[in-house]
Amino acid sequence: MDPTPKLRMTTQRQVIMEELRKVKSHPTAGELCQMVRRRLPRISLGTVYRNLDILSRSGMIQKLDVAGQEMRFDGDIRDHYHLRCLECGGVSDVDLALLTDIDQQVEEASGFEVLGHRLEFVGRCQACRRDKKVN
Amino acid sequence: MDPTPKLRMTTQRQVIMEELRKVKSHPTAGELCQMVRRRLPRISLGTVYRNLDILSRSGMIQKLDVAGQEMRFDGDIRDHYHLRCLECGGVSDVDLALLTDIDQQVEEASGFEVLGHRLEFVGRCQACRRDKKVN
DNA sequence: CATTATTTAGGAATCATTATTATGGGAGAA
DNA sequence: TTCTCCCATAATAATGATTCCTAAATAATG
Repeated sequence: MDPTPKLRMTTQRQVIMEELRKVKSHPTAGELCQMVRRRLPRISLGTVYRNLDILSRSGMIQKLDVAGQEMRFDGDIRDHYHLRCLECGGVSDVDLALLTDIDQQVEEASGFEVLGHRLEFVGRCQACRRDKKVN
Repeated sequence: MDPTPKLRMTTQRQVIMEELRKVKSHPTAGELCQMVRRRLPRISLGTVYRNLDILSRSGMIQKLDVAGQEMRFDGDIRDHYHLRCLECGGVSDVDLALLTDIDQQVEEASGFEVLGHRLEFVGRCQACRRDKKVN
């Protein structure tokens, strides 16, 4: 019932959130752990995982279940789409208006109760296009 | 260069493809292994994984990198979208026309070279809606 | 058939993630 | 302040999906 029952703001939790919000990349738990360790050298990877989970559950950050094998995290909680570069593996934001009517459309066509959708693009980022080799 | 350089068709490979094409579900490697074992009881899970990879690379089946922790496979190689039921975890096909212009749209807006997109819906399937409890 | 390269079964290894457990620190009561 | 109590942490073990490894089996080819 209580939206934020007991969210003790520990140093670790604070720093994790700060570091995540600093960057526009969408780091994995491991990457973020490295970033946080510059300020808290003794932090455990398990602590990072647990706090990322808590923070995303409470709506303060976003957990991105993008394609690939590793979960990624986003300090920007606004709903938006992403683009993955196949070459460098990076994940960037896409400035595209949200598709608002397809959920309704699919719901009517399929008989499913559609709660949302996930759209992501794959391609090559500008940096990787620049140093294009013959491959 | 050669589109199908040397694709030896072994019994295992044949059966894996047949069993996958039989079903409309989108089984995981483990599930498919169980199915295949009804005909080839001694098949190894590693063999299933390797052949699913080979078959998808050669374009004979589709590897679905849908959200969640397990890879899923589709015998239908036509490009189409999917819907995941949050309750039972099943993955179904969605009968929705492909979004053809957004790739171009995103490419122009972002400067990325957009090669494609992945769209999937989340919701509750008809079966799970039927036995709706108060939860 | 005999040769040769590929494939298989089985198990070990890997990688991301989650669970476990003993320890430590903070908030509130006495 | 000092004592509890509870939650958080660090470190590590455990899990689960996937990949890798190796000797033995098997398909293609002549």
